[in-house]
Amino acid sequence: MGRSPATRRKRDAAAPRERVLASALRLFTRHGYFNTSVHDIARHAGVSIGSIYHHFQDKEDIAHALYADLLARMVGRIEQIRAVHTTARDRCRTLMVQLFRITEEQPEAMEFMLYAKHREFLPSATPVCSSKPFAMMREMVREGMERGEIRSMDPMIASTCLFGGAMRLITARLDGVLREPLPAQLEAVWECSWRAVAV
Amino acid sequence: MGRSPATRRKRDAAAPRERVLASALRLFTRHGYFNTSVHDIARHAGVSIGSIYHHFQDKEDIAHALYADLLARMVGRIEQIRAVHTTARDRCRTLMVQLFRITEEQPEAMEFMLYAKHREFLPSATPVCSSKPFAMMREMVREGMERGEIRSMDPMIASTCLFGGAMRLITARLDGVLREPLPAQLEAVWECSWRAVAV
DNA sequence: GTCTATATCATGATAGAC
DNA sequence: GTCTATCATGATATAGAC
Repeated sequence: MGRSPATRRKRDAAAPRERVLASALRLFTRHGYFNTSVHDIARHAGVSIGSIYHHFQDKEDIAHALYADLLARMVGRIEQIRAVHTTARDRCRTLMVQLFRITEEQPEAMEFMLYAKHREFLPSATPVCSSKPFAMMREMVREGMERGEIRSMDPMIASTCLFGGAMRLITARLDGVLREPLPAQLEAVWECSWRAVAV
Repeated sequence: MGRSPATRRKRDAAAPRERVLASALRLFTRHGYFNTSVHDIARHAGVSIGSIYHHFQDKEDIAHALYADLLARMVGRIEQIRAVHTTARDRCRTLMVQLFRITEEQPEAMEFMLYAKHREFLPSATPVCSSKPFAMMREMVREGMERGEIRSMDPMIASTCLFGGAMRLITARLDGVLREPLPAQLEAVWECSWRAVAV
């Protein structure tokens, strides 16, 4: 019986595809997409150029797969939050908590999702702001208006104002401008954010 | 008597240096820094490669000069606002008005200043968030706290929350996600933003 | 499926005439 | 100061053995 992917993963730490994506995430965020060559990725991942081009169509395809993976994981998290919490306040606050935590624990993932100029190297990609996670955030806010928790206004404006402060703080943290970890700032930020849109 | 720069500017529309910077701004924001070659800039500006390398040290130097010019112009605007208005509320509101207007009238300038990943091609550049304009915004907010207009908290948090919504909306507009011009949204955004931090 | 070796091409930057 | 012509480098992507 041949080695299944699962068996292989146990032996070699990870399948080539995953190793490549992990290396790409690190190198793209550290040095930028255009400052990272496919050779760099191959070396860092410990695989050959040939293997990379067997698993991926081209360099752009690596970035695309990475982006899709990260967004899908984010969508899963938001669905989870929707399932557990019922009020818009609880949902949005929990999301902010998680965004802050992810920024601390997986800054590279956050940076690539949020802060990369995808249009420069992913012509096909939708801008982040109109991606699914952001659409789900807007939907949460819209429901909050129907429930009477949030003032009535354009949901786009409301969700931007509700999460804008947190988002800018996340980019500041990723830029190294903020020294303290984000979770320590949560109460202050949430207080401001909720005041902005609450009835 | 030889042609002075001023005379020349009148004849040829603009000096080579300015033509290059204008072309670079357009091409960098349209296609990205790394998707724009020096040849592209030369062609677009109607000057030769040799001329570009006479006026600028290298490609990075073009981006650097552009960035410095735009930031300096922005600093001038903020100083002007500080001179004309006295309360934090008036100052911040006027700044938001201007940010929205600049986004509509000079979207490329706004995009390059705010939304470009400068660290990818300007290793020496400070992150935008810690650049002078942002520092001046924080200072405005801090003074607002002393005057009792703004709740007492970390000025970094306050200014991020106050301008975060507007900033995110600007990036959404630059991404083409927002169809309506920003000034039409001003009242709604300002209402949210000021509530976030006001006493 | 993985590897090495290589083809092809575009780019940043320079040389040197005018 | 401006130009044309050219160099040198390093990138993406492919070919083909194993």
